[in-house]
Amino acid sequence: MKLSELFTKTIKEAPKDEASKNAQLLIQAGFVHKEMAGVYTFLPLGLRVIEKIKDIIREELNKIGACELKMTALQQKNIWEKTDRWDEKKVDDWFRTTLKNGTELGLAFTHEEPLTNIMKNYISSYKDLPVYAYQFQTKFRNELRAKSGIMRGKEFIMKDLYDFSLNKEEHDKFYEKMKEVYMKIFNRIGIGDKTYLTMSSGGSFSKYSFEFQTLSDAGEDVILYDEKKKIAINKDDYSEEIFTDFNLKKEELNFKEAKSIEVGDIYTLGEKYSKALGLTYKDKNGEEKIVYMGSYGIGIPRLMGTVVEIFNDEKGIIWPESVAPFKAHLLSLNQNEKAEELYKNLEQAGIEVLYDDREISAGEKFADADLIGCPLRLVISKKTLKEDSIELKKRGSDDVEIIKIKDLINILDSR
RNA sequence: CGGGGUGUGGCCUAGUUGGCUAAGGCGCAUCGUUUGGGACGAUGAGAUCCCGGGUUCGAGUCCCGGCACCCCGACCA
Repeated sequence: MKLSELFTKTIKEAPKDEASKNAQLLIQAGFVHKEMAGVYTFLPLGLRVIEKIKDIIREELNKIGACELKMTALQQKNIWEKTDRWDEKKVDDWFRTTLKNGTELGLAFTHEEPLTNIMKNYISSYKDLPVYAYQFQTKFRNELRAKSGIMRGKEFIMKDLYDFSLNKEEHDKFYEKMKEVYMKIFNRIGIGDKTYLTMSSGGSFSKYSFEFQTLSDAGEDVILYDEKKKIAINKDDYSEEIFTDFNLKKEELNFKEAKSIEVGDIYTLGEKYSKALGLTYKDKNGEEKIVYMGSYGIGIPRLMGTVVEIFNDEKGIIWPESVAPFKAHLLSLNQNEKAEELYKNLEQAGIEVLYDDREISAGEKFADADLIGCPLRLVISKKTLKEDSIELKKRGSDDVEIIKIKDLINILDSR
């Protein structure tokens, strides 16, 4: 993409109505636009990051046999009444609306009920199970207070996966597998070493559940974690009982306490929704059984915000390559003819490059490249062209390499 | 939802006990100089001072009501 064609611009000063680092940097660099408190538009650069994150998740989920679908945000009241989650006293963060004829609708804050209801059409035999279905969908949550920039919005994209299993055993196996898949995802996104599988209370359906917590001062949670053993407990749920229940020896653990961001969670739902909505199957003996469920969530913008919180410096964002909007940022210092040619060659070679072809000063180009934060910076100038070369610098490092243009594509491919 | 704070061109800010045509920086436009770390000079465009009401000869400034945004807390399938 050429910067001259990108309509967004960077701004020098952080907007005054944002206190969190992630929103400040993302707005300054032109990745997001704030519509209102807790509601953000993803601009072209931001959308690219969102899509990168989604692709990683999609790849890992497809590998374990999950199927992607996309449900609706508009929800009928009657489905939610069946599980007693329509009542505002039970779930107070509904956004509601009405049809012209007065019918009440809700804007989904989660999708257990409608998906369970859909599955009634397709699950009737043990042969139909298990089913693993997921989507990337907008959730609406009427939070009393938005905070933490893009990390806790009133409207946000969530990856939510649901497992429909024969029984608890089959669900448990999948649940364990998902723990690994989630860690794989967080590793690929670059935050794995700071992310802990964290024990917490199970919400309404089971005694315990697990969260994935990423260490960061920007977090809203506090966890106790053992760095070496990679074991963590949410401070809110810390109890003597938890040690017994998980068969842990307290004296063998070396806990530190730190703030953290909940980047994912996995829940056992059991039969709660399937029972309420009548999702059953016939087993081998023709007996009717209730489907056993679990749900697995990752907030995509929150994950993006977490990456920004962790990877930045005084100059801007430092994207891990896996989620960077572009692999390389090409700056032309008054050498647009050569730069254009190089840009085309890089694109043809399948290298994602953001090309700064604007007629502005070198300083501004450098500053923008640092702020936007692509992993590799390529500079082409009179100086480098004298040696048929280009300058290559990694964002976040001070080392500069001079590379022959003819070798560039091979070198970029190998990094 | 409780407490605290803020609201002035696209962005960041100044604006005194109420007083003249609302000021500066960034950004934008034009011209010239500059050209590897947000360059410089000149000229110019751009503002229902959050909204509504009130007090006053006169309101960005004071009073009342509302809205939005930020922070702390509570809340967070």
